[in-house]
Amino acid sequence: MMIQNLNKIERQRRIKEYILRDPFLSDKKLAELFNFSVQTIRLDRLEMGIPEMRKRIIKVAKETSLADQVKSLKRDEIIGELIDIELGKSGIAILKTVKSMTFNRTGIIRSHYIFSLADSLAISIIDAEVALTGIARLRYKIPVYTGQTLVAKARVAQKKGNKYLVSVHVKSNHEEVFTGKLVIFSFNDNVKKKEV
Amino acid sequence: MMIQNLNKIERQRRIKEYILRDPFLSDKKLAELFNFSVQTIRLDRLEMGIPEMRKRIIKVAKETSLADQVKSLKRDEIIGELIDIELGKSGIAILKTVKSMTFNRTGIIRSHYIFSLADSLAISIIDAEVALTGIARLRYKIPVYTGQTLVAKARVAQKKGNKYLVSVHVKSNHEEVFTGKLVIFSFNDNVKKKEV
DNA sequence: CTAACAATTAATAGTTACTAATAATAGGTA
DNA sequence: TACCTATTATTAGTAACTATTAATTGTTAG
Repeated sequence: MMIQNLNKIERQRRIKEYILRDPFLSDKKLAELFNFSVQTIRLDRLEMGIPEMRKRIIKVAKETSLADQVKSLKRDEIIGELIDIELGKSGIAILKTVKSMTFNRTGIIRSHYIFSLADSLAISIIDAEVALTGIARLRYKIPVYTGQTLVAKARVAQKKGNKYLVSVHVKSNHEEVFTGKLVIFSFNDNVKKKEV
Repeated sequence: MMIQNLNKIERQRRIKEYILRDPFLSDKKLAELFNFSVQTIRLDRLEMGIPEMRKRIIKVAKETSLADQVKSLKRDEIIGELIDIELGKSGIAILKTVKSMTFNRTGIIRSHYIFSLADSLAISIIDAEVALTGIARLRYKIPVYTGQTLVAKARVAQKKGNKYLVSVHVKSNHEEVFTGKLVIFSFNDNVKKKEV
């Protein structure tokens, strides 16, 4: 009896694991997998309080419908869209701001989204395998609200060896909302060798 | 017959719409909604090649299981996890870096993720309704690679009226990878009145 | 006017994946 | 031996279907 009990507990633990990994498993399939009768599987599910397959699927489906809205932006949506670029010289990128970029109540776009736009653009225009931001000076001039479209212009102001000074200006409706000066270092595929 | 045909086409169009908006609608519920028999709804579905409710739910569930992996980070993952905070004074946040935060080949974390961590933390510790970053000076000291866990510490270094100077230090394995000085302005719910 | 046709509804049998309840069986234990 | 646990089987009932055949209603063309 002790031995059987152990087997039972172990089986239930594994059933739970299996279902967690694949909620689409029916009792029949589980019964085949574990070589026990469907009834035993059902009893196990009941004892563990695991709902039937159809309800599990519905749960997954509903979660993801919701998650879709909550979950945040794709990379492109964070860093904006490159619309013009002259490697080593200048570039322009656009970012349409959306609600999920804001502070909850105010509707003001969080500063790091604007930085992401500026920084990504600055790095994009560097003509090298790898470009890393070293130093940055940022100035947020006026708040940006949801729905506003941001236009970022970046220009290489100076270059000394592998050190670039890039200035970025972000405007919304021809009004400057942000400026930044970034020092960016370029490398040609040697940095990545560093230990992880 | 022409009139019925129109009705039929129109009904099918609407059924399609309803199902698209809510894949959890059974034939029975649709029948009640449209005041037609279940059989009619079934015929409509067949003619339009729309699968039964259970299969639609499975499809949604599977899509989302996949999307879960592909779709990018939750907001929390971008800004890290707040683990300690003393309002108006200091705070600590942690960010586990993952592959999707890197430049494709190098495995180096993109700078704006580190800024996001620092900036969000700095704003979090300001004791006010609304806090906006005004000026920032950032220094990226050594590259961060996927998998490294970042610990950010922020401290209010100075306060003059609604103007805060916050310094943030980000470390990985006790090694400083980033420092930043942020000037943040606090407001008490008057900024949000600005026109959108 | 009626046969034909479309649209709709009804009826029937079968499927999957269950719930819920009861009963039967095997094996160990006190 | 009587009891208990674990397992399996059986039966009745459910939701949400598929697939098929048949009946009903209304219109319309010849």
